[in-house]
Amino acid sequence: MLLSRTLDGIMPRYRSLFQAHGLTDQQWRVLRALWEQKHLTSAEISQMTLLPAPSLVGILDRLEKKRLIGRLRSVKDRRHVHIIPTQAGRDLQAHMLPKVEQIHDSYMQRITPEEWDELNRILNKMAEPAEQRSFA
Amino acid sequence: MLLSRTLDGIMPRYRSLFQAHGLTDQQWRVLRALWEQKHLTSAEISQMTLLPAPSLVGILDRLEKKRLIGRLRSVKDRRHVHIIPTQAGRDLQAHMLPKVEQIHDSYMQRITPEEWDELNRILNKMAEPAEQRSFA
DNA sequence: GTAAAGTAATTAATATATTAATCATTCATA
DNA sequence: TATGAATGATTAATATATTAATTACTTTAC
Repeated sequence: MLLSRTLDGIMPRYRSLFQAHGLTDQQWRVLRALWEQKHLTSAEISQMTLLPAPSLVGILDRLEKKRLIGRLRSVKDRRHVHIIPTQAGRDLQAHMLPKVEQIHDSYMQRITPEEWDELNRILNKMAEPAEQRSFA
Repeated sequence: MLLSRTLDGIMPRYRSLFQAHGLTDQQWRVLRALWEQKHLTSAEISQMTLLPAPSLVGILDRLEKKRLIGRLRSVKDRRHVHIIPTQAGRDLQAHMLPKVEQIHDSYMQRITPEEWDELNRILNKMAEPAEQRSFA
């Protein structure tokens, strides 16, 4: 509940930026993942963005329809599909990235670096898979 | 991302319990909200559970179809709909609540009470609405 | 008392999440 | 090398989220 509430508090600011550019959160995450890489497979994007593969299909469909990415089936292994940003996609990335980071920074300024580390530590502690304990 | 990953790490254990009883996360949250109260309106449930009102309609539909809750339109103000757990709903609540709390406790044991307070403090600090700062 | 403004629940349209199943392709191995 | 196991992407079915619009009903202001 606490985590959901925090996300609900944080996301709207990002979302309004994304919407201003006709994107959803998830669509941006995909585009963002392609920032550093020239191309990625669906599975790689899924891992990087935490978006489930079946959801990704539709997300990529819509990005493709907006001419922001292209799909290219690999020749070496025809099961793979490479996702490649179009020029328009790259332009949008370049335009949005600083604004997204600006929002990110404004949130990071609310807490100290020590608090950030502490936050990471505690949350990882909670989420890490349960060790095989003796009573299990 | 950090928050999402934590949620992804934590939710599965709850979810498998809910699924074992034929419920979704959200459906349980509604049922859980009705634990302390005999009846609530849709709006009240929405506030307590953080479920958006339009989503709630379908969630309540499905809970009603499973005969776990009933809808009762208020006589005093016929815009309100009171949600009331059925006997089967109460039984399910009573059956599941201890199990849910058991999972909750197992997560709370991973961190100290101090860490929990710290977590609350930091997350609230991040999520709290931006104060009107001078440069705004 | 009536029209206008407000409120609670709902519907509609679109985008995702979740789980299981499918389809095509590749790999491993007898 | 044919065949069954594994893999990557996709489809299918159901449940939610999000935003805007609608409906029914109340309250307010005149």
